[in-house]
Amino acid sequence: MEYSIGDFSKLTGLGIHTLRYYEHEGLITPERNSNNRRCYSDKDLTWIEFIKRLKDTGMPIKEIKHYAKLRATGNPTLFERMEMLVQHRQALDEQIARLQDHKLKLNEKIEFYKKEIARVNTRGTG
Amino acid sequence: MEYSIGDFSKLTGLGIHTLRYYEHEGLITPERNSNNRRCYSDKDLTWIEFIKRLKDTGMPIKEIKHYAKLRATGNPTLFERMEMLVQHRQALDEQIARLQDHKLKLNEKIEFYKKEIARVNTRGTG
DNA sequence: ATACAATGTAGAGTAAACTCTATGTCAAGA
DNA sequence: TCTTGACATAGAGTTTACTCTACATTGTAT
Repeated sequence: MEYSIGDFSKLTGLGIHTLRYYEHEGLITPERNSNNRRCYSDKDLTWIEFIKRLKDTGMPIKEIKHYAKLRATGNPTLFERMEMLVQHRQALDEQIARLQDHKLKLNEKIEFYKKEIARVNTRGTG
Repeated sequence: MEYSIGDFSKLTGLGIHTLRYYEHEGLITPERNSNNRRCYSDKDLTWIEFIKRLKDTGMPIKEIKHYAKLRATGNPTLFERMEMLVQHRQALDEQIARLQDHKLKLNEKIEFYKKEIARVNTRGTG
């Protein structure tokens, strides 16, 4: 299937402006039809979904751009791309560990509030 | 203990400019000495460490500011503060779940690269 | 034929969270 | 006394990632 920028925007949940911005930044390079309109493919869809994951895991546009450039070069960059992803996985693991620690502390804090609220509600009322 | 802004900066890992910015935004309000210098306390330290957790879990400054305001009001806002944290815990749970899903996909991608690299290295060499 | 909606480009504007600069004060050491 | 270093304020500048505006072009329904 091929998609206009409007359709692709709905499909991906990214705004039309954002898609053009991503193209400007070299993250994605859709085909063009005879009228110079962008034609996004299913391959573009898979690719943009992956970009969304990278973004959501905290990879900055600059780095995604570098990855995209390697990707466009083809096979000779397979290893370097894998290395990037391995490094990113490491960062992701650390991020998850940090968040889980934050969650513990947040739970403690909430427990503290529960007790404190109970205490305050009791004091002076009995 | 009391700390100058310089010491507090080293203690927290936040830049001096950032500390002043946080104060300007109402996140923290250290005492002042006779010379108008900021005097951070251990309570400020505990508080800023919590702020750092909120930030690291994606809470925007605006929201932290709101929390700080409630905190400054004291007991009457205990419940509202707890509610905020409960909501934030929910968001955090979702964030962790998303990241874990991303991690799975990233692992698949890395596996794919491993195989692809092996394939490319084999082809034409034997 | 014409109006309208979607698309194109180029470039300006926005929001968040810092980060830095200019300028001034003040206590302490050489 | 002079200088140095840490601190003060006010406000400008930076970075990232969009998001929007202005204006031109084109395919389609009336």
